[in-house]
Amino acid sequence: MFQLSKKVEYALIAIRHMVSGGKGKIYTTKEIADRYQLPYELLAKIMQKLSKQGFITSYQGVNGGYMLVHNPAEMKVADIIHTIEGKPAVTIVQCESSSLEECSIHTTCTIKNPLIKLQSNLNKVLDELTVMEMF
Amino acid sequence: MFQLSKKVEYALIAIRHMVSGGKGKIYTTKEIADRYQLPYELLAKIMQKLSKQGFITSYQGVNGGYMLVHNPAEMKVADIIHTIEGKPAVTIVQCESSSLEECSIHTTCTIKNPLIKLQSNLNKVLDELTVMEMF
DNA sequence: TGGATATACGACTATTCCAGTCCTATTTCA
DNA sequence: TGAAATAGGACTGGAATAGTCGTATATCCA
Repeated sequence: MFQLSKKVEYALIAIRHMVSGGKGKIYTTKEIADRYQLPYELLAKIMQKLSKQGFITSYQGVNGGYMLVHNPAEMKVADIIHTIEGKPAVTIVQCESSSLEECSIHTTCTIKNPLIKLQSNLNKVLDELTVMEMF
Repeated sequence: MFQLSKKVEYALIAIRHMVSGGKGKIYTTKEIADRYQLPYELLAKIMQKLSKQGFITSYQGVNGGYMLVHNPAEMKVADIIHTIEGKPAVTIVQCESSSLEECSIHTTCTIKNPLIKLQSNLNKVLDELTVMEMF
């Protein structure tokens, strides 16, 4: 139920790798995929997303790769999840996401409002965890 | 990523319904399914699981149904999830579950240990939430 | 005692999501 | 100009989820 997807795992592994190697260094996707035996194409897409979102900067062409932008303490795991998954890390109730109309049982659903508190509690835990803590 | 399954949603709706109606009353699956427009057969299986686990007691035959056993404050949402899903609510890292051998990248995986703490934090949040809080 | 109503439960189907792959384009350097 | 890198869309296979179907069993009561 509450489990990280492979994509997020790979993203965390990659970022952690880049952090541990120093901030000014450029890393290629291939290098990281080889090092941790991750599927190259999948990792490539993950790196693209991280880059688009500004966690890392990309350099194309020969000798290109990715470079870390932020300090570990500035990268929240919640934001990384959001970036990779394309939606907030925690959306506890399925009908929560959007307008009430989209939930077929919204008129009779009794659990939505009470669970909002759970959602915010989970969010708090994820917001407090930065890449810094992963060492 | 962190979202309740339909089954768990239905379980919570059903339990909340039974709580709000009083403890000594018997409710049928059909009654609850109709009230909240939930698929009957699916809800039936959920009720069976809740019954097997002792959250509710079942009465077969005519005039049968289910009756609440515990007080709202005694029912942890985490336990309900575990019952319905058949596994702990939080298993944050996929390779975490069992012996290290089963994780293909365990020798190089750098994120597992740091995330154990996240797991316990999430567990704490879920353990503190009882059905009582859902009102 | 038989029919109606309820739970019990296994098997099956459909759909959605996830992980991974494939292919092509673009950028950059030497 | 060719090699090495990112960029990104399209596709596939498999697993998990949601939902359905069929049958057995228990119980009540007319």
